[in-house]
Amino acid sequence: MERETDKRHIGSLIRIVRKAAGLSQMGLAERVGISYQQIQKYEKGVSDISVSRLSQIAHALNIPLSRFVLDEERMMVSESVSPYGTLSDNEIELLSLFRRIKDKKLKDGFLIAIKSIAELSEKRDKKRLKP
Amino acid sequence: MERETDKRHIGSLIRIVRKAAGLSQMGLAERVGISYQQIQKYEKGVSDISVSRLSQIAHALNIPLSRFVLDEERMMVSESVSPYGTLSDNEIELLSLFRRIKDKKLKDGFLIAIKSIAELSEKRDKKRLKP
DNA sequence: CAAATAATACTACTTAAAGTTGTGTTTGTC
DNA sequence: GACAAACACAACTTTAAGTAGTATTATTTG
Repeated sequence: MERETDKRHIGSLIRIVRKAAGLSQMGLAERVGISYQQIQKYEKGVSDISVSRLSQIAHALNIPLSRFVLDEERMMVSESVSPYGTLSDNEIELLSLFRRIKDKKLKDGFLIAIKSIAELSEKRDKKRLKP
Repeated sequence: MERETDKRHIGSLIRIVRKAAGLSQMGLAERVGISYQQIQKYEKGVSDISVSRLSQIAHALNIPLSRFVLDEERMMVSESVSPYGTLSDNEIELLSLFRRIKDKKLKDGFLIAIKSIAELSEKRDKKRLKP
């Protein structure tokens, strides 16, 4: 049974969540209180992660510790439990960029803008279908 | 915040489950492949436990790894399990709008746009801090 | 109920790996 | 093309995981 918990999987999870939070390795490292090189080792799967450390990381990323473990356990089995399903690279980037904007008004304005664009592009798609 | 994941809690949990399984420290140690003194340290909360080790122990005790962690953070039900943290209303809307755009080029262009905006707004935030 | 033995506890030591520091590479901005 | 930020990789240092050895506390059982 080669199975056992794979550190590389947890590592890549850390990376994804970190990026989604719009944080650099250094940013996360600061919050946790260790060197960013160590974060790197976690993400690459070089270093083993202790539960307490993982807890600190989860804390710094504002997610429950169980997310790492649960995801680890089901490993591909029941995919996408959330209403949003799995996020693509595009969407992850979108989200992380959106989160970097601190100004509330700017955020709202942005939503209005994308709404218009979405509607417009939909209208165009329809036209193309039946001329 | 003195909180963080307490190793002593996980430790006592290990002990409870072990006893429930009718195993001695030595018995468990054998299954895991380490000395029983080390199991002792885990149970007493002396040593930190790595995620992979905890996974091995859970395996040896025939219980899911999540049992330790979930009990640890016993709180709200783990709703919305995606590796991206909890999404706010704003972000959900953003995502659903983004997904309505089918044109690949339009999507990419949009990302570029929001990137500029994010960077710009960050720069502005910095200026405001130290004029 | 003492002697044998299993099970757990505590201490001191060794060693593996967590964690750091330093430097190189890539990427993006002015 | 200079500059800075974010990341990658190596070599070195230090912490604590893991071991071994001994003492103490339950359980048997003859």
